[in-house]
Amino acid sequence: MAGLRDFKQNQLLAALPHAEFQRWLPQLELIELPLGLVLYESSSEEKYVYFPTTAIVSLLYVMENGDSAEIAVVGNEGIVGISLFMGGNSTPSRAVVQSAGQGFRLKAQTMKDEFDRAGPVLHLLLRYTQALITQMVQTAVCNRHHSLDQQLCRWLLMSMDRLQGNEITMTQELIANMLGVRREGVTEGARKLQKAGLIRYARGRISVLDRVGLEKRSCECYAVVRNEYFRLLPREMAA
Amino acid sequence: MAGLRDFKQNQLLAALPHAEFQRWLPQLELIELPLGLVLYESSSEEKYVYFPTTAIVSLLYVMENGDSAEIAVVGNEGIVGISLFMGGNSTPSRAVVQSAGQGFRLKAQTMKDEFDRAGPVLHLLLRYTQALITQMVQTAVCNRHHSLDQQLCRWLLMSMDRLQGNEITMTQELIANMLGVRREGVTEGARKLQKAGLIRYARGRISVLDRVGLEKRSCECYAVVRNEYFRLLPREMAA
DNA sequence: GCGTATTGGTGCACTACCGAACATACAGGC
DNA sequence: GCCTGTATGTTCGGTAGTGCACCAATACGC
Repeated sequence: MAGLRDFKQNQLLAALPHAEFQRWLPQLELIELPLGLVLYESSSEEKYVYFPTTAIVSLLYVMENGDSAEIAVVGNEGIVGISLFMGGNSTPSRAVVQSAGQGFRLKAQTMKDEFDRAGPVLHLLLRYTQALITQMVQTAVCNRHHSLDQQLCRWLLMSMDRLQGNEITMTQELIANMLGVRREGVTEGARKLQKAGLIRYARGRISVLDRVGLEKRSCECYAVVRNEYFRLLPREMAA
Repeated sequence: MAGLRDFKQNQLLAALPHAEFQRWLPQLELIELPLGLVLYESSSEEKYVYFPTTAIVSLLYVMENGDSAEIAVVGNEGIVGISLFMGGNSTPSRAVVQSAGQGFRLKAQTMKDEFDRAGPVLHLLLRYTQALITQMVQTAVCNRHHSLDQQLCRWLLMSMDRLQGNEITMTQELIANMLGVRREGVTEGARKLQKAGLIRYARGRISVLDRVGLEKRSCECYAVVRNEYFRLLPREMAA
């Protein structure tokens, strides 16, 4: 059985007013989110919303030819499945667990009912959605203008923000899929970062040694997104 | 004085239930939207929301070094200023008139009050916002994976969907700014399209001769976005 | 402790796009 | 009809990233 501390690990759940939180509590199911689990598929109806606690979920668009691109990342600061309350019930993208962990889920209908009460929950969720939009926008900008090296730094930082500790379990191949680039490009970028003493990695395990150094090498996109999350959401992101 | 037909040119206004529409009517101001007018600036508070009728507005992100990238386009199918009801009151992007025309505006507070009634207007606006999100996501994907030529086709098609007639008044230089690429690249792409008989252009005036041909040369992004707008919004987009 | 699958490293030819410089051509004011 | 500014065309060297092929090193199952 999940304890109060577990729930509060997700910052949206933690920010719920007392009354709402009490009402949700019995409906929230703690679940395991193993690497690679697909929470929802492109254009198929979403049955649950998810509140990651220790897991990280990627929103990906998968093209007709199979190539993919990460659109945004959701960790313990957010919720997966905004289309349920936005009204579409689905999106043309896929949600995949990028870093294994846990989270809570809530039935779609329960979520909709809560949203339709039009209380503080509605405003909280919409402000989160605006932050998420900023992340998506910045992904677009970054894809247009910034180098693979810069994007790699941004990606590592965003993952770090959503994990405890300074270690990321992720192969270069998977990172390449997320960024929508060649694996060799990631290898090359990672090699440079290791040489510069910013990270250390081996066989799917990356340790960040110098966070500030990564921020310096990253493009402005990271900071822009981070600042918007701070501005729009009630608590700071776990850093 | 604006007549009923003018209001109904914007599809969100046209989709309002009778009661809402009557309430909004006296508050809606018809305004001219000349090319280049900045409706709101990055991170500054938005004072109005805008409902374009014949104008097209670009949402742009402008980088620290001055380079820019178009994030989305809003025409008579939509509304400019979603951050007002999403709760942030501003975004890190800029809204600029990309094609001159007219539109209506509504004071920020009026918009918020209407939204907070939590009636059908709220759901309409959120569904529109989800469609806009799809456009942003697809911009990110397109920036990552598709060629300049494909993006140019997509851009022309999206502009056409929001204009009456088959002529676009826009220099290659401006298109390049929107797409975040070099002017020469646009020249090259446009030359190919002209050679193929799909468009004709001269000094800031582009005529689309073969819409279907453009769709064939465009990437899947155009269709994905278009289908989502159809799915999520009450009326079809003016095509 | 051995073999096999996974992960990461490297080289190479190729392409799309960039940045800059410069050439042309048309439009509109006078 | 000339002049000037704006719009478009062309070239050239440079670079970042691709696709492919292959190798090297480590982890893990047996």
